[in-house]
Amino acid sequence: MNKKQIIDQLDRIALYLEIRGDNPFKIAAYRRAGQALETDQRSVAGIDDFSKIKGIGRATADVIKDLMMTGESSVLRELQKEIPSGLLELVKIQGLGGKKIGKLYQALNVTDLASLREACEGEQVRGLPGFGEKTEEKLLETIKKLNQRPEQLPIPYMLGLAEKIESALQSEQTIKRFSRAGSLRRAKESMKDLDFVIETDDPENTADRIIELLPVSEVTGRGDAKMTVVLDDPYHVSVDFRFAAPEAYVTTLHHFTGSKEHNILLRHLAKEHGEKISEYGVEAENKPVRTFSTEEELYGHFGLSKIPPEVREGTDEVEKAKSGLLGLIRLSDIKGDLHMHSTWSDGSYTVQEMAEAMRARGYAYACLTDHSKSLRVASGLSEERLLMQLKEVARVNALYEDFTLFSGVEMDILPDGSLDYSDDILKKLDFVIASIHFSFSQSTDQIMKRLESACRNPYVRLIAHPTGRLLGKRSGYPVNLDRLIQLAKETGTALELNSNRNRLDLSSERVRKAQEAGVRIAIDTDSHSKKMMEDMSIGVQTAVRGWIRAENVLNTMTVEQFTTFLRAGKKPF
DNA sequence: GCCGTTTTCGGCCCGACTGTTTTCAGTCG
Repeated sequence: MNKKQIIDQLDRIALYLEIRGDNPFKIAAYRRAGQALETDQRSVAGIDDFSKIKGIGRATADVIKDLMMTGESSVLRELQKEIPSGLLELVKIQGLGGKKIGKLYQALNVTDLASLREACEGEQVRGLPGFGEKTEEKLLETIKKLNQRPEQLPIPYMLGLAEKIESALQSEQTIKRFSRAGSLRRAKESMKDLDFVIETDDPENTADRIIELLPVSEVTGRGDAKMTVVLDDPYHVSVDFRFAAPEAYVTTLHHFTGSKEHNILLRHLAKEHGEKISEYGVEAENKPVRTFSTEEELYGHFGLSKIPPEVREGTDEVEKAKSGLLGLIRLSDIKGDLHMHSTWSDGSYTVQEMAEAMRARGYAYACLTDHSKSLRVASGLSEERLLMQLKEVARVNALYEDFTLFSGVEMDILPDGSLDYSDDILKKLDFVIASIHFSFSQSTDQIMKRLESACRNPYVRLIAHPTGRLLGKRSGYPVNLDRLIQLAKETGTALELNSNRNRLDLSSERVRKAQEAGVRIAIDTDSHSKKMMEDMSIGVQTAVRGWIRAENVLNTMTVEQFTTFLRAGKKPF
């Protein structure tokens, strides 16, 4: 069994124990053991004594060993004998946890979704202690809605919704400031719902206004401090709004950003200081609550440098922040964008318009990289048109003293591994990107042959969107990532983190691997319009999630450094 | 079940909200 499977089984054990009504701390111990395993960077095969990991003791170490060796565990087997496995899926239902599921099983012999539905329809549930008529109705409704929407929605979809919500919140007078929180602020690839923290003196009124401003189909929760609504959209997305008084804004934002596991790490740390941390501030016995005006201050209070939201996953970020997190990339480190298209191929704006928009963003340089001839659907450039475009790039470049437009191309790697232009053409360009746009269904061997041929070409400086995935739509072509990273390092070819919200390719996990191997990264937007340039921020956020340092990113170079880098030609990193 | 620079026993992260209750358990994040 691999690590992920083992962690899943530990969670299963915890859930069984919860349904059985076991000691909550024992249940938490199994979950913690799973988290400890996840945090450990090693693969399970590389760990010889699991009980040496903090959070894993003798008992859970034995379970892990059994699972790893035999794929089974006596603990799990015993629980399975006792408790029907169909009960496990019931936790997906909002409002049902282990204890209530246990009651339903014991009192009504509910064993799965179907029998729960029957019990609700037969009005048997309402008679149970702790349950009532309303609960029964809600359960039935939720069961019917189940499977109508995926559990997790991809970030491109949720970003779009968030932007609409933000423009509504911006117009609202009673809101002083607000921020994304939760998974979106941490830039997770997919998420269950959206979270916002709002500063207001008048939560009651603000909540009313939000309901008016947004297409709300249902208010599913409302109190003094928070409100949960379901949006009238195809996936019935749920949005949490948390209201904060001015002084508690930062601690509330921190709390609501999570992750839950990160918050637990911080509470432990506070406890070590003899303090208590919550969304309202930091508190010591007999002392007034301490609040903060920035997250830097909040982390500083515990002797940590600010931990960016993107890495607050409850792994080892607090340990790392004790010695500082210097060098993690920030949006302001980006000096240029190396991947964009114009009307010469499938872009929406002229070369000059794109250059001006890049310059207006404060970049020192950008690189024009239209498509190559084989990509007919995108009006790829013939050799003649590519050479003509060089003149246009020179003309536009001459317009600015404080901005450089480099010439380039996004060249297709053809199915047989050959490249779309000859070296004679490529050597006339400043920056050559290679990428795969068709024949995705080839075998890994064939795909890798294509990528290898591109890496080994002396003019190809970057592999764009290395896996070809589209979030929530397609998984891309079959890449052997370890091999690609090795090739990139060997040949001095950079790998892209394509910032387009639909791609985010490489992913944070993969880009992290590339950095660890010593491969250079470029964070590009692949813009086909001015609007798309804004996705640089989500690209950088993804990089932060992958712990990428600015020094390893090509487009953090100054224009002088980048020019020198280009002139020096390819050499191994 | 796990853990210990006071501890091998007795703790274990914090608060909002809901629906059930007459003061709180369960769930959620």
